[in-house]
Amino acid sequence: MKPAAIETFFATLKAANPMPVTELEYTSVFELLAAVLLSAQATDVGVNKATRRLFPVANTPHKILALGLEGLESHIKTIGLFRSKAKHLMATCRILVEQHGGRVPRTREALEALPGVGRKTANVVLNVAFGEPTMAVDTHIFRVGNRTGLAPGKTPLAVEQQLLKRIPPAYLVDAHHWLILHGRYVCQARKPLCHQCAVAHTCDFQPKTRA
DNA sequence: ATCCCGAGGG
DNA sequence: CCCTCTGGAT
Repeated sequence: MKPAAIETFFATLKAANPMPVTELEYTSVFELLAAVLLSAQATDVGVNKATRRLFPVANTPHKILALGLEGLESHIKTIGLFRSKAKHLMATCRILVEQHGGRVPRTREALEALPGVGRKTANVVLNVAFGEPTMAVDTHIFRVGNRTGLAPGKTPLAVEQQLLKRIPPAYLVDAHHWLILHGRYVCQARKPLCHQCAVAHTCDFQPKTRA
């Protein structure tokens, strides 16, 4: 996709306004970090269901440490990969308390040093909470970037770098939001709804079922 | 490359 | 039954 098409691409996505908007629910930077950590290979709806149980009981590192591992697991059992996520979140809380004064660190290095926090999770926290110009490439954005030709790349990092090159820094949060929604509701992994896609005319992808 | 691992949709 | 979901650690 040519640079000139980028603005048209996002303007068109915005105007199309796809479907019910569900997002991760949080009321603090720590809740954001915890929710994103839990969201690996899980739906936003599923994560919210768990955090609605967990956060009223424990929404700080100290409170989660006080729950104990089994207590934490009991609150998030409905999410896939819950055992490893509970273990990681618990270990992360311990580090936040012992090394960061109970607060979420602001640097990529410190964030990625937390158990269960990789590049994607760090990018979300850096951008959404701290306003840094990062682009978190999740499964949706990786797929949409490659299918459309907006940001082709063999790895999430390559797609991330393409997007950072093409999207103005101030627009990154917005662009991330719209790429996610587009991937979730229109450019679906399994069965993309190309016939009702607002940006089909600027897309490289040709569905097998097309006429 | 493989494992983790529940819920929801097809 | 199958696949996918805002990945990360080993």
